[in-house]
Amino acid sequence: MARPENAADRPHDWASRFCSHTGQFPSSALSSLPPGTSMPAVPPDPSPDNSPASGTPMSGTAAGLEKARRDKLLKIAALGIDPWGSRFDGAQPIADVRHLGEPLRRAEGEPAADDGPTVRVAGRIMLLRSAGSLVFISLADRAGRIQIMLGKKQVGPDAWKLVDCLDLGDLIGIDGRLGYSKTGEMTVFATAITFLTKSIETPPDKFHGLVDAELKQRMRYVDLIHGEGVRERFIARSRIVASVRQTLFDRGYLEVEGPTLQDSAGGAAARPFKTHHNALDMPLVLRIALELHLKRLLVGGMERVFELGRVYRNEGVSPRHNPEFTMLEAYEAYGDYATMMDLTEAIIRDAAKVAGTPSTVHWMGHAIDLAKPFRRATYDDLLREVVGCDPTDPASITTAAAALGIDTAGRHPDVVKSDLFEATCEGTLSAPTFVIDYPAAICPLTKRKSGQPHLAERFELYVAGMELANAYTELNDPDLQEELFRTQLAGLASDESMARMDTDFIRALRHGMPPAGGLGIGIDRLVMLLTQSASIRDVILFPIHRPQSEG
RNA sequence: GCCCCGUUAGCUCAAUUGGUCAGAGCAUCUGACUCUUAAUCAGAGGGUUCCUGGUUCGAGUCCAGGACGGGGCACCA
Repeated sequence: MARPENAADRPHDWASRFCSHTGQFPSSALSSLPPGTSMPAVPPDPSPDNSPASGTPMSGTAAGLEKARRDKLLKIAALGIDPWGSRFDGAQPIADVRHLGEPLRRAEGEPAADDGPTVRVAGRIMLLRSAGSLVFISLADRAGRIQIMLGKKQVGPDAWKLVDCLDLGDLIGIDGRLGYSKTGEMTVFATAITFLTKSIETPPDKFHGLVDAELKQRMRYVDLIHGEGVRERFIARSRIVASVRQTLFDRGYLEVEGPTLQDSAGGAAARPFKTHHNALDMPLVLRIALELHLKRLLVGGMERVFELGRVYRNEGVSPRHNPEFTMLEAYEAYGDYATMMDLTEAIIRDAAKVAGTPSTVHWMGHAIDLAKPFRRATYDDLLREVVGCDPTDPASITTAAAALGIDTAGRHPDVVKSDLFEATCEGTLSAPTFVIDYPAAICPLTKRKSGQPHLAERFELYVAGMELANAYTELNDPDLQEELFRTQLAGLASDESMARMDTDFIRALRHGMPPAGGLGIGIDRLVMLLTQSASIRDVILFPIHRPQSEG
């Protein structure tokens, strides 16, 4: 959609009401914008409601802060400039401009140099220092910051009226010569300024930014502007997600999208969110896992598929849990869980590279070496090592569990064993560790180990005591799968079990699902690790919150 | 759902045992300044101390209930 060439095409906007096409002073030779119509020789008196005198009783209140900015907005409009700006072509990324300026570097004490190449930049005013008829601005765009110098003589009296109306947080475009100030700071010496958008809200403390975790999350837009490393963290997240996709594409995987609205939430043990479809008048639940539909696609001949998307679990929030989170699941025909261990390591290593993660990550009090091959240890070996019990003897497990106050009465021995493992072993798994060969009874979707039907070919990857990935050799025997769906484990409530009958899934298996490895990775937790973030809410742009109370 | 902790100006933070304690910096406004760097200097204004009650001569401070957040537990293979 092209920008309107004539202000008359935009009868309702600010510029058309003030007889100018652009907000730029002066009409720079560099400008890619059409030349403006004649500017009023003397702009109308720029103060509809003249600036308050010293001591006006609201100059520091929230309303007073806003009024000061709105007064400047009206002054800008009175200058014939649209305070909400318009298309601005040809701005160079500030990071590129800085690169351009490096060879011109001058030491502090040398005379200022303002004769470098001509550049055009656009961004937000982060700092603004006025020294009378000279203003220094720190301008930030998506990937960098650079100092701008605006001089009254250099830009001319008309543009200077606009400079008087600038506030922290405003968006402007600058044309100028690249050079260095007297103190050796790389600087764009402005020859023209284009006003792009007024900011009506007061920015946070310019040194500390937002500190309050609640404000940072509710007003992420402010946190992204002012928070130290915040934008970089979410850029890293974007790159990690792209890298995960690329690693899978490189191995011949197809990305697919399964249904998020389902009539039964399968594939994991979690309570779903419930909703309702009006036209069909049917209850629906939001998905809690991607698994069962991706396996249907294995049956359909999509031999390597993955989905990277949101799942929803109606459970508590914690520094490691958000009710909606991003999950990767990948399935590879003719592979098994060992195949998926190799894939998991590749995904994490590739992602660490693009995220700029150091090879040794210091996170949550652990020093984690991501470069060396991840340890592989069996579930039973870890129990023997950490607890000192005999994992093959139910009596020994029960005794050890009871000693820790774990409820054992009437519960399946494998469920007790699972509780014991969580209570004792998980926290010890600091270095990346594939825990392999789980008790079969707690793995209703997993193939049993050949000749050892009490063990399931499953692994979970733990890093810093936190579960990061979960994978199995997929169960493809439809009769056994149906039986496991029917079996309710003793001691588990129905909504705590993942054994939920799905007859269509059984029918799919009856058509023949290839032997396969399947993998799930919690993307948010992976981003936490790779960006060394302590809370999942630091890597989710808009984590869940209760509504903000009124007044 | 349970336990502990927190909430003071737009933002970041002070305020002794309940007693001139409503304070600072940034931001805002006025003035000075053509090389500043969280600019500086001079001046001014800005408060429902989260809310509702209670105790007290007196509450930001103590008590009860509520709201929101942080941490832990439960939940979550």
